[in-house]
Amino acid sequence: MSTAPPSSLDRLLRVIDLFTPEQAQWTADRIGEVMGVSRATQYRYIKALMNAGLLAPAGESRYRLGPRFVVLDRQIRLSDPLSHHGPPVMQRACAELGSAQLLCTYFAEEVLCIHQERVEPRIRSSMERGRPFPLFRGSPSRAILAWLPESRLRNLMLLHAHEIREAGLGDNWIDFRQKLKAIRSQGHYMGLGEIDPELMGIGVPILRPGGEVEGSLTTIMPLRRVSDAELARVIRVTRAAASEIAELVVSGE
Amino acid sequence: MSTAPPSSLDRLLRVIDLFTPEQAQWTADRIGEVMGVSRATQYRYIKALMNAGLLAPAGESRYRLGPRFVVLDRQIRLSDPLSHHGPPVMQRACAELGSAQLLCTYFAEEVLCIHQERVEPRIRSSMERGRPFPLFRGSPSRAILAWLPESRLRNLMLLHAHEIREAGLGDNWIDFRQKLKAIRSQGHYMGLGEIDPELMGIGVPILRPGGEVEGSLTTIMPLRRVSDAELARVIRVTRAAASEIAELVVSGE
DNA sequence: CTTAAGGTCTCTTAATACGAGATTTGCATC
DNA sequence: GATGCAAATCTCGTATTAAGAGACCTTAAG
Repeated sequence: MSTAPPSSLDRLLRVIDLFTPEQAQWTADRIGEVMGVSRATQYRYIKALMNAGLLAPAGESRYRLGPRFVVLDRQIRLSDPLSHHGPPVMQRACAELGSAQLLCTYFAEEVLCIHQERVEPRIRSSMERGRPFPLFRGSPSRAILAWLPESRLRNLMLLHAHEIREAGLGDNWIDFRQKLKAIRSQGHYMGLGEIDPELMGIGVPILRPGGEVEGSLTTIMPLRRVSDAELARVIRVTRAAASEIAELVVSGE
Repeated sequence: MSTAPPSSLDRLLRVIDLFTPEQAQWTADRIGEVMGVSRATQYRYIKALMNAGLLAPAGESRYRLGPRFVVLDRQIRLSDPLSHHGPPVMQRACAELGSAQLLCTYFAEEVLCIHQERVEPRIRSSMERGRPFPLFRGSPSRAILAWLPESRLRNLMLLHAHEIREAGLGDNWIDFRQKLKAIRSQGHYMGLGEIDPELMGIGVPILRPGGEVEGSLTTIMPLRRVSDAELARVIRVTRAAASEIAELVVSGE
């Protein structure tokens, strides 16, 4: 199975990849250099991306990501059922629990935070909307993983055996499946310090009537001893919120 | 001056335009149909955009905007100096004034809301980050417009004479320039119900040392009679916040 | 005026994006 | 497990066009 050479379309879009938090601005020449295209082409790409609003001039003949990303993130916020129905429910749940919550989705092989409610200063800006999570670590991800259909899981095992192993989710397919099944029969996943060493999370899936995972809802608390009764309460409230969100999503279709 | 025909790069990126709040999901065939390309090509485009994370499957063989927009909006939030330094300053200013504020930029011929502080339920979700504003209406826009360099303004007059007229900003270049000059010498712009009929806004520019506009900061209040003293206070605090943001932005470079 | 750098344009050619249609994949249903 | 269906991918020849080379504007600085 040989990989096809990147087309001009792919190359164009790969320009976007250059823009990272560490390197948020690029000159035209650097773009052309790194992409390995001629001056004429580098400007063709830049112009096309600017027309689409994906790139914007940043002064001093530099370029940065364009306003379209900001606008379309809002559009997604408005039209995506989860982003739309989640926050109000989470707001109530967080008020009841006195803690923070994360709403996440599984989106093209990665788990993404969609909304964070009740920002404590400590957590703020680390787990905001738009932050990607490792697929195999942390309550938000595992609460999704464990409910994915078998076919998807098999693919993941084939492609990411190493990461699955590193994350302690099993050395082989049987093992992996078994571990996820255990989570599934619990109905939730509790992770201790998996992402932030000072935090713990209780994640539950958001399920459609057919059993399909839409995403996960995770309650986050400072890592400490928690009484069984308190834990049970957190789980109960989180589950209730998740199924309320699921209902809203389904009924709003 | 004839316009060049759209290249395949342009066509590819124009697929993104199809996705609007009203029509947030598209089937592959509809995309091909509307774009006027063959089945093979429609899937080529879709695949390229999915690889880049700009499109994602939405179930039932439909597609929607991809996670990349969410991720990159966050990246912009983290790396754009205004988005980064604005919020903390605004938080303090809003606490002092007991009202809401908007932070906006001028970005490729449009004014965009970058951050909203102190969400009152009434305002919420109407003026969030990512919402574009009309260029010639409303305090946020005018507080930017009035400080743009003459060359830019002349271009705007040439391209948007009609909208400028409709917005009451003058029938001709002399008039337009004069009106903006009046705003500029005030140092702020007060708009009454220009965007939302129940709200008023006091907008001030965020200026770099050289006098270049970075954006605007607008304090928003319910539309009502306001005493001169109170108004003066709002203007003072808003201005102070704007120049504090400007300083932070400049010093952080 | 000259120089330099950012950005655009022209032209030719080699590369490749395109369409038509066959083929495979995924997923229900029997 | 076989069957049927639609979604998605692949194959291939050709016409289109994207790419490169280098000239040419444009703006700002010396």
